[in-house]
Amino acid sequence: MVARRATVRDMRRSNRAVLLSKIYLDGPLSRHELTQLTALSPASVSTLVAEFLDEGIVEEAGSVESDGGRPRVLLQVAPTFGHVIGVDVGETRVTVELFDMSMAALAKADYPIERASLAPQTTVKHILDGIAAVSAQAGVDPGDILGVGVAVSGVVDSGDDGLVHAQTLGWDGVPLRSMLRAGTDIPIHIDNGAKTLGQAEMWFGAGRGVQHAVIALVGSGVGAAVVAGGASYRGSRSSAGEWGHTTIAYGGRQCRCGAKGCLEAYVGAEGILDRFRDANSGRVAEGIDEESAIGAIIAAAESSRTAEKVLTETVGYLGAGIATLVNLFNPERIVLGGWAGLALGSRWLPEIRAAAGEHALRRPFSQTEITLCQLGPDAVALGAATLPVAKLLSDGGVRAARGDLDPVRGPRVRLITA
Amino acid sequence: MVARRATVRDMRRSNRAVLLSKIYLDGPLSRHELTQLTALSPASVSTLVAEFLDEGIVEEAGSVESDGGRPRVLLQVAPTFGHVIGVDVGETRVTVELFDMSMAALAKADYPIERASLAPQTTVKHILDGIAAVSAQAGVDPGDILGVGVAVSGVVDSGDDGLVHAQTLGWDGVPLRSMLRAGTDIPIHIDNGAKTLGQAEMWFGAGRGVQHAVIALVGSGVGAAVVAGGASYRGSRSSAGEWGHTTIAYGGRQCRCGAKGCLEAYVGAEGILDRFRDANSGRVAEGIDEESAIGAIIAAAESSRTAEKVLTETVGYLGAGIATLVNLFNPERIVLGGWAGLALGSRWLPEIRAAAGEHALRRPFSQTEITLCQLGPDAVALGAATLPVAKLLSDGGVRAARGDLDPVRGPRVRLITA
DNA sequence: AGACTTATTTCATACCATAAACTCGAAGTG
DNA sequence: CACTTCGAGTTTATGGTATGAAATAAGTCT
Repeated sequence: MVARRATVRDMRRSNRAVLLSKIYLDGPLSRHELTQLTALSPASVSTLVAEFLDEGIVEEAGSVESDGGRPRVLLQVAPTFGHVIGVDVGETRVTVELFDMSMAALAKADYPIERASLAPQTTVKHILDGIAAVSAQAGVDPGDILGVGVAVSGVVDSGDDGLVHAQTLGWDGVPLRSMLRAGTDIPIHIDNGAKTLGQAEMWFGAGRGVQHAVIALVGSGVGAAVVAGGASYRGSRSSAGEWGHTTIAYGGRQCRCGAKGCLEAYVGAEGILDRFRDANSGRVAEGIDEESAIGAIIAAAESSRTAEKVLTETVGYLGAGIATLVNLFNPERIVLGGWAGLALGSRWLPEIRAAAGEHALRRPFSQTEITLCQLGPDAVALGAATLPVAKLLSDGGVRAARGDLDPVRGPRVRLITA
Repeated sequence: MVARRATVRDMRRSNRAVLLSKIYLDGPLSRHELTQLTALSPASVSTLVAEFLDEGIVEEAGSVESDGGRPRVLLQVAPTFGHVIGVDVGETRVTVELFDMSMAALAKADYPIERASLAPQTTVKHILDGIAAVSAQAGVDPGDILGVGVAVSGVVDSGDDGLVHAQTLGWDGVPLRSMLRAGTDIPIHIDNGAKTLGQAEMWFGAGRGVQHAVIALVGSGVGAAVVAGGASYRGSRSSAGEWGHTTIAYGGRQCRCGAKGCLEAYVGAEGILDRFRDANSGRVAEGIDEESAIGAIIAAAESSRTAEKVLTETVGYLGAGIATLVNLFNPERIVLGGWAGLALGSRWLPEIRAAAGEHALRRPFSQTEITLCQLGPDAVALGAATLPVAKLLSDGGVRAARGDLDPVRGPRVRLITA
């Protein structure tokens, strides 16, 4: 319904993209298997693979013995075809990490940040320094870097400036992409941290093999990455999936967003601590960070009735929140993550499932698995690094142009040589 | 990422679909305008339009005077190219309606139904009788009917049998499509009634011109039709958009679905009446249907503090429910409908907007319009009738084969003649 | 009547996926 | 060891496709 017009070149790019994605995500595969998986003819697979080999993006990876026929030659995306960088702009640090095409981490740089001094300029400097540092550290020519993916904890407009709106950082409309472009000509991709983590789980973690999933993240904040039909669901302005501020208890606890009764006010770390404080006559472990405090409450669940009660309630609220996702998005799988989500989930997953089942409609609930994230919170940078890879795959393996803005629209200018 | 392989024929079909959809949805348009709107070259537009004219699916519709050049010839989809039938299987009646391609209603048949006797067989008989009746009534050759769209109030599996699961009808896995196919060879399309109503609003009502929208329906039940990127969002098993049973008040009122605190238990017609009963010491108008009862409460809002209080609360809950849609789906527009939704909305839309604003995140809320449905509840059959039209458009104007199952997969068999 | 303007069509061209025929590399077979 | 069989991959001829450039159509304006 929204399909764009297609030219004969689009067809080529599209088929290259299909083929390359299969090789990357499900490889190593033989040409023969590829014909079956992509529905392309053997002739086309042969031609396209020959192009890929020629360009160096795909390489042979051994072969499979046959029982009486020519052996199959396996193909994979060449890990050394290029490198990508993933950046995680967190609230306490900027992490920059360099990967090869197989997403093996080759170098890492960390820039701790003074709370409340996360000026955009400082962040940009850290990112640019980090790019230089990890490139040097791994001995990679910057010209060999396909792209940089940046994950921020806020909403990222899809426009050209890469406008970032991040309440927790105090950013409102920071043109992060433009700012970075002034310091490097490597293509920049920016996205929300929850979405990049979701992307990482989809490719390499608990989301593998599924087309519709919601990665539900519970930490200090509460958010979700929605994947529909294999692609990130962004809504009209890329802010879809703001799960934490759905109303779960009308007229209930005050949330930091200003509203009352948000899910985050109940199952976010602060919400849990607040409720524990309320239930425990104001007494709560002081002087330690949120993560340790939550850990302490969880540890106390065996012995303390108060802790147990608060966490049981938390499980209930979380289940109801998950039920909302099930009812509205009808995913095949819900992947629970975030540090608090994992802490709760690794101990009470069956109870969370049961609570979700009580609040969700039977049919969609029975069609939804609920599992835990597999990659841990460091995967934000990994997920960010998948952004340039995803771009490369969807472009059919054609490197993005350097320095420039997005590719020229309209007819391509043809150079006339002699 | 999920793109299928493409052949040159796919390209043709895709471009035909793009062009035909534009002509249908935004026509009449000239060839020249079409080249700009579709990004196709003038040459291609010319060729494809010539094909359409030849096939009779598109016709000329006058021309536009020029100020000094050749006048543009306007094109539109020929209203008489074919006919479509829309069926609304409601809880009290089966409505069958016949339209031409311009969605002008040409004939209608109604089959009232005894409550609680909605056996699938009876329904099928009503539908088949209705098809015959409206065809005869309008003097349309059944062979000239492109397809029948059927709207049911339940979940419809996307599989080949058209399995319908409708709790309110007591249907669990009724193979409606297979059953209908035994009685007619006209292609059958089945979908959920909320989704067909949403489709009607998107094409002809309050959803025009928007790519991301949620049509929020409040009646006896509460549901939503989600449109993302111009297409219906279905989730993995077509049950996405079950808005009515999202938890809005944890631990709150008992809902007929079995859970507690569902939105439907507060803003659904029954929920409103129950809450009014509770607030009014058990007194409520008896012996009249739900719709009149709600109307009576709304009428009493001016004079009765109880009615006013209940409805103000309703507006609050509804706003919170809408906020959940805004936060999770980030649509451009929310269209409020359903008989109760319209009754509330036509009187308290500003208050509903305000309540939604209190519960939604500022940014996505500011990017979302909230409006009312324009078509009324009869549009369910109209929306159902758009299903075969949508199929025709996405196939680029190639009629679906009669009688058979879905088109053969794999290589087409070629007949060898002489 | 001629100049000009804008819409549409025609035609030569480049590009594409594909079927069918063919080659390649191994295991079996007498 | 020749020869067959089998399955994987490649080459080639072909028909289908959109497109740019040039031509044509159909008006207005002076």
